[in-house]
Amino acid sequence: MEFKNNAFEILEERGFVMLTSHLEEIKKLLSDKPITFYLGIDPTADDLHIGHFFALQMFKILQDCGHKGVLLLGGATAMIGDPSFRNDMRRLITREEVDRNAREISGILHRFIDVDGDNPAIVVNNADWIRPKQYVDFMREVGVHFNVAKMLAAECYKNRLKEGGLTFFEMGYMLMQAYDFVYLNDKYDCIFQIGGSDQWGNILAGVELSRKMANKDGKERPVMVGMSCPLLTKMDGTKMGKTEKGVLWVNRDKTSVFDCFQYFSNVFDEDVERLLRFFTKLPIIEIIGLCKDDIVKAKRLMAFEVTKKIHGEEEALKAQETAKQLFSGGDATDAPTEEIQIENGASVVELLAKTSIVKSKREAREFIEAGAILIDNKQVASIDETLDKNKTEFLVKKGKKTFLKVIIK
RNA sequence: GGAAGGGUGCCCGAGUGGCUAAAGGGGGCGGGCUGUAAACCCGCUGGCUUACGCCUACAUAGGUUCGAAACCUAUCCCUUCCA
Repeated sequence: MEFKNNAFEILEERGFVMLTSHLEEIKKLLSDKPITFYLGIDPTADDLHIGHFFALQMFKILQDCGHKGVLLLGGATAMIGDPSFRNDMRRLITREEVDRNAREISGILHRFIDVDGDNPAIVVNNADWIRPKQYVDFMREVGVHFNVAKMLAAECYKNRLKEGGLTFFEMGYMLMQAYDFVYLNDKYDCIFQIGGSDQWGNILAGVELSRKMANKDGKERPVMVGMSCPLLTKMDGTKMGKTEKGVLWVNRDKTSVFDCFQYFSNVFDEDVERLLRFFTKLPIIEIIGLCKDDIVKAKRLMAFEVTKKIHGEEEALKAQETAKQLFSGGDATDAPTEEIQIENGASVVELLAKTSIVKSKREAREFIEAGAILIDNKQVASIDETLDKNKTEFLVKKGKKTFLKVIIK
């Protein structure tokens, strides 16, 4: 792969650079020659959410410039759970769960970063080197370099300290992540760590640890550096990626392509420009122009491009077409569909209750009374209304944005 | 280890024997206006039920009482002060 020396400029103009441990050093390292960098993801779930996807963009940009990427799955760290910026302790997950999650995640990584080809990412799991570590050895080697007073002063633990304290167990998290960086340096000559801004404390801990721990041959370590990207937030400051159904996942069986497309079609106007910067390769000037000229069009383009990046072009096109048809009052072959069994000529309430868009008959009535239910584009006027006996397929609309094609078996 | 205060619904927070499925706010959902956006206005917001109603819920477990989120006892957790 051809080396490109402008990785830092790209990251900067696309808005990925938030904090750096050594700004000048990083610029120099990234423009001199290919280096090895790493990004860590804790397998706390069997899927990636949009925040991971965002961090992986950064990974891909570096990779495309010819730098060598190490993707670390935190099979050890996930067993503790990062306490950074949390109010409470994370629910503990079992070793089996963590291992299964790690397998699932490594199976979908290829959609976002290169894992084959001429500059493939190295996928590693810190369970391999941290789980076998002996406690006393670890404390002597790594723990000795950590100052508790300094750790407690860190912004990322403030919530925990305010809300009732931090367990010793969780404080071990930072030691482990810091050690990962040093370990990856010994093994792969990794000298650059990237991550979300919530990871900044842990990234810095690794940078500092690298200065304190001699390398495996007793030689001095090269300068190791870190950088964080902003968190993917909306203009009101809240995190992006929460949908009506829960977290916005990247896997289509957890969050459908249509829902993904819809999510991005409905973001605030103010967020469109940033999202275009993050997730497309369009020149910045063009992006700014687009948003200024026609924000609605820019938003549509962005929703399509992001969906394409997550699910591929074919699926994104389908979702786009489906949305277009549904919102213009038509039917759509690819609309979200559910098959149910119901008596001929049953009431609308019964039909709704059998689908996933309402939870119970009571709720179905509530929606009908609020005028929120349309069947085949006709508003359901009363809770006593029954279905057309001659049809086996209905297009149900709940509210302005929820569509469901119901087929009666 | 001691003392005082506290734990209420998704979140914040009022409530100190019946009028409490629990004020008020936030969030969420639905309606109107728009552009499938925001802002704004209106409605809904523990679950099930056509309905009468039933079930579950004010940290946990017991108790007092016709009746408890509220009173008592024990347990757990948190906050502040002292050690």
